[in-house]
Amino acid sequence: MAAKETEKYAVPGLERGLRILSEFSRQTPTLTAPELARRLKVPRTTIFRLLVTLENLGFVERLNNGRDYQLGTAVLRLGFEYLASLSITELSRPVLERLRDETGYSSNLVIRDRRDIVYIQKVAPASVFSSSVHIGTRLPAHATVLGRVLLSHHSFEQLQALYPEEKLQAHGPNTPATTQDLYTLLQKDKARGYVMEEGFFETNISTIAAPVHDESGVVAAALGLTVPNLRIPEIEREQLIDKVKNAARSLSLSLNYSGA
Amino acid sequence: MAAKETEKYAVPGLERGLRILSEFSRQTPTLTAPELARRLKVPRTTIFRLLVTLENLGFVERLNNGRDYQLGTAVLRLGFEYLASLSITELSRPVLERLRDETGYSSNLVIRDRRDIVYIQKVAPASVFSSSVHIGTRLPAHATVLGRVLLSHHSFEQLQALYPEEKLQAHGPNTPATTQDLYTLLQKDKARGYVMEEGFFETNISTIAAPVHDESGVVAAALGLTVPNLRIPEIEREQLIDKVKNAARSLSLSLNYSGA
DNA sequence: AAACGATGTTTAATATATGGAACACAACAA
DNA sequence: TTGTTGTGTTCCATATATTAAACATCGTTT
Repeated sequence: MAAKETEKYAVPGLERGLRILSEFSRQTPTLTAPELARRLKVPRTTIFRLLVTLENLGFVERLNNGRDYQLGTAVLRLGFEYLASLSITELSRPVLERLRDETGYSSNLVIRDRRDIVYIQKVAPASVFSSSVHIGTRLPAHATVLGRVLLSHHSFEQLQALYPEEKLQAHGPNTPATTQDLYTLLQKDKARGYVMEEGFFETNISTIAAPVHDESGVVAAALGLTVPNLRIPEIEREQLIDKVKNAARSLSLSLNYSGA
Repeated sequence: MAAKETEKYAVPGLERGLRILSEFSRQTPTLTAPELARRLKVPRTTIFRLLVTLENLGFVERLNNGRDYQLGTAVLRLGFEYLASLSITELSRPVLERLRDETGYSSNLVIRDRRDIVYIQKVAPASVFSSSVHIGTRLPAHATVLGRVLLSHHSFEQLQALYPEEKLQAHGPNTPATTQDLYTLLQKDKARGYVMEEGFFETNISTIAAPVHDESGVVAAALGLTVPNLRIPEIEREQLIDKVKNAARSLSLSLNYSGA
């Protein structure tokens, strides 16, 4: 079975160490050694040794009391190096800046990581309100406009592999209920070539998004415009959609997408 | 020796795996297995196994040719979202705590608001004396060590815009008298990369401070160490300066400063 | 084409990382 | 006080991760 194949060359120390790092989150910014041992079901002693190693490398830091651990800055360095290694991150900036300047709205670029969308670039207008979205923010793909763009070219089989469960996690009244429903939605999205929803994920936030294709034709990212209104004024709508589609196309071209 | 102590509880698999991840950078976004073996001086076979593990977990991805590896989206899963959402105030705390623990002195972070410096973070050693400085405290930038750090990258024109008057307000005998004098001082401070003064603003208080740069390279804050003595013991001096500079550098890195 | 070195992958002997057991020391309760 | 529970740290037998060796492919060079 695949599981055994996967285990074949595994390095348990590495795997567990990375799982420790993944346990930290906004909800649990600090963790103790025994807590980690319980969560990961790994012996106390081993956790201790893993933490010593992680601390020496700067991936975790001990708080002053010596008991609580929190993430170290080495994690940030890795993350930023990853973002920098994606050429799309840099290439998108001028495109997003132009879109923002032309529309006056926040423009974002997101990629998909499993079932999440991850913001990798964001340019906001100089406004009073700072949104809760930063680079690195994650949101569920199936329940967001940007996620639908990223999933729109998936086959039903691919989608099922990603969402094997019966009922999809609901986020608001408009979330598709099942994988089948999601697929139906995505087919329309794909045919349309862009996605627009008013108050889809959060009410009071409307989004227009379009896919960015890379050299191989794959959907590499989704480019979106965030409009902080419940509805987009009728007059602007067509124009905004065009601008978003053009921005996405322009970015695709700089990624050597040959067009469809 | 410390080296052996450090190795005592090491988990080689984890250490090497994280080293692999850390080898990727803006300059070298892709690496091959043999290249990594050479760099880390680890046997080919071991690198192979580590890479298989990292790939299974999504921390590295093979490029289409199957030879080159690059960082994978999973690195953003290591709590990056959480860390990236923190402001400089929060990010500075562990850095300042460590500096305090290593030196036994008060460590502060200040930003500039026009002609004032403002304390935004402060960690003090458990001592009897509580200093008069709190978070929120304002002091004149031109007359303080921390202020000089914050102003050190200003051009003469910018400085003049901030201090248009003939004579600067004096605070003690060492305050620069004119904007020109201040600028001369700042040029030296900038070249040196840190500022140390003994009894500069208040007698009996000596300060060492270094600049914190943000992503765009701008001096975003000044990180300082407050020594409650008229003079800093000769023996400690070099060491303290290094520690302050390292703390400032570490915080700069957390802010995605790419280094100069 | 043949010979070579560099690399991807597998196997197996052995060096060593692992985790159970033990100790030290808290904090807290009775 | 004394006992108890949870924790930080150390030690050591052994299960297992590591790596040398071998094999399989590749791309180059002659």
